[in-house]
Amino acid sequence: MTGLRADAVRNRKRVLEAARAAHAQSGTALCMHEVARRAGVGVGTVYRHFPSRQALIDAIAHPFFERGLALAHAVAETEPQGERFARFLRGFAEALASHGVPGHCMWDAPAARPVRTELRGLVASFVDSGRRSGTLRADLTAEDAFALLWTIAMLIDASDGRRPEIWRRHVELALDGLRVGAPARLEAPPFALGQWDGFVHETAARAGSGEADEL
Amino acid sequence: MTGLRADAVRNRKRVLEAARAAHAQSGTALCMHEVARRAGVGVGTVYRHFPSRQALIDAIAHPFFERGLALAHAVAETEPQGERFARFLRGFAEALASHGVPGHCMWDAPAARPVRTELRGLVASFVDSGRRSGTLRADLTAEDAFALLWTIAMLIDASDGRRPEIWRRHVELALDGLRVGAPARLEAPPFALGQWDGFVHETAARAGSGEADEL
DNA sequence: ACCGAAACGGAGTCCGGTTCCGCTAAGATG
DNA sequence: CATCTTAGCGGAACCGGACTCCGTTTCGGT
Repeated sequence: MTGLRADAVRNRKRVLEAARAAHAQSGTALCMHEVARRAGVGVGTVYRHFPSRQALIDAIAHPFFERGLALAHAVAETEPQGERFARFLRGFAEALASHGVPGHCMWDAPAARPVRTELRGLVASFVDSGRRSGTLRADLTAEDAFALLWTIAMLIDASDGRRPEIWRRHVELALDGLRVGAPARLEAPPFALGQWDGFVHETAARAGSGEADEL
Repeated sequence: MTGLRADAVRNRKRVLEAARAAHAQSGTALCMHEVARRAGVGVGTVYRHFPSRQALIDAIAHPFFERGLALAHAVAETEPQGERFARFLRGFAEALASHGVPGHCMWDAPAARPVRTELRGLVASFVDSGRRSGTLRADLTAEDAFALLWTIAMLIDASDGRRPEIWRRHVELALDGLRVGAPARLEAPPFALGQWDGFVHETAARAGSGEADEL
């Protein structure tokens, strides 16, 4: 008894499916009319189920939130205390990269707030475990860890599938830096300087003539 | 001899001024009609001087790029080899935070490419100096450093003026982690857990923010 | 079969970026 | 100063996309 009529349920599913497809193509720039067309419904229907574009995107991102939480719980239950934060961070990064959800949804969306809250609690516990077991530096806070999580999500977003070495190295470097004692040596980087351009995608936006005026 | 007519010069300045004001209020969401109105000119005039919204934003951000470069050069000339990267990173972060430019302009804008290139060269030299003088870990690459610069810019953007402690700690933590040997102890954090929500601003309901990320 | 309510669809509104083109006036020339 | 050329101006118009409104359709209970 969802209270929804049969056709409503069907349409909702179709819309979500269409939205996922559109999202795969255009990312968060997906167009509502386009989604409606793909789903074979009117725009009005799309809006009845998802009151705004953002809500629709949130809905698409939702499975990823679930996955993140599941990961955190798994880590909390099975990983050794000292390694929890590291394992979680790596797993989260990989999940984010493979799921293709814009990580910023996770932080932007009001809808994701409960998830964030729960996640924060878990991350805090990881940090705590790590500190207590002496693997993480004693002055690390849950807030610091969360900020790191955020920046890494952004970096992965921006990389958009290209050159995962960059964010993987970033993750390892960061984890290493939070560890107590001498850092492990990372293997030699498999790329040379000068490849940054094009990593973070330019907004294209043609034009950009080298305007050079001041004040 | 700019080749520009006197009124054109005047209008260009007015537009830029209006754009700065608008930007201060609405950030990169500034509206072209609004800018034109404030400047007391027609939209057409705005577009003659800045062929697109992005170009206008680039123009606003330009002084910041200059500032970043100037900082980098100053650091390169006056700071001790081992401290260059750290000093630059801190200075850059503070400049970004105080200037109010969305840091992502720096990476998005095609117009900023020359700046990025030069900056990358300088950062590479800082990393190099640091490694050679034994303060930075030997396996750190310029690419890593640039990625860090990027993530910190994003973090500062997202903070939008609130709670600078968060990104300041992040900077110190990161720098500490890149250093050779045991990390220094950071002073106790001046805030408690649970303050993350609201730090990264939620995109709220608002609508077509038209972000540029994808899948 | 009938009816009320839930859903639907899509034309219409609003908004904001960008374009187009007829008009204005800067400034060069005589 | 009068005249002409044309850079530069203004803003109506266009366009695409989010979101709304409301008359119509369909579900599902009786």
